[in-house]
Amino acid sequence: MRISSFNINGIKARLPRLLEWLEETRPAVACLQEIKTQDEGFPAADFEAIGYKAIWHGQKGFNGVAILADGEMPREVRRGLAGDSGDEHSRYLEADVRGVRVACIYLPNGNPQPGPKFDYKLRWMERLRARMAEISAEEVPAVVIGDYNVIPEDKDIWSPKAMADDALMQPESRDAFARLIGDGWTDAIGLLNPRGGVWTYWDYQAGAWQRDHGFRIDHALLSPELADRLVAAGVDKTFRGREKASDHAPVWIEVRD
DNA sequence: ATGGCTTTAAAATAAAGA
Repeated sequence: MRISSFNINGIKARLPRLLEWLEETRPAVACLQEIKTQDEGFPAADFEAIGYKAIWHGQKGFNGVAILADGEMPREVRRGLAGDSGDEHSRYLEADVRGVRVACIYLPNGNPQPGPKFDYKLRWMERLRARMAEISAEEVPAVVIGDYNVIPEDKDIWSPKAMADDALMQPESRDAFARLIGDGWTDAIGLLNPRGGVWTYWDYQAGAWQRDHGFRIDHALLSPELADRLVAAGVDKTFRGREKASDHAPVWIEVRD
């Protein structure tokens, strides 16, 4: 059973790329981030036409997440994180599919730092940690997958110096990510690539893709119950090189049924 | 170099991303 995640950077601009990725890799579950559309603009019929049913949480202009499942409707468990009633951003959607709890996240970028956006990122990470602790307590097979906007270690970026002042690799961001691992969650792609050098994002600017100037910010964190079933994990890197590509590549895990 | 792209929203620029 393959569970994938793709920050698509605009579902309207990316729909042909997205449909061909689904048909070529055929994940059982596909989590999307940055759909950048209001709920009314979500192209559910296009996914239905190739056999996927979906739930989504949109927003005008930016953010927005969705969960697609092959041949069945994801059973929604949560939308949004508790802990901040004033938070209007669409960044969290959680559902059950085929006996697996799947949480699709688009963690705040946090730039510029320091500042209110960075404060929001760190608060959001604490709210996420609280929800993940609740899921842990349920002792179910679970994956929290998506765009974490955190570069976990220096080996996860082509040049630590180039992004030294960026919110994605500040000690506070890294510590918050490390706390999730400390709570018992397994970074599947990191675990299977211990030497690093694996990227999931390449900037549109300055020829970053052509120079392979990337970093790893899309992650899949597995509960112990699902980590026991992990077979493989990786990045669909070639999709970053296609015409009209997102700046992220899709990531995936393969788990035993 | 607070940017060298790209998307969305909306009518020319502005916000946001990472």
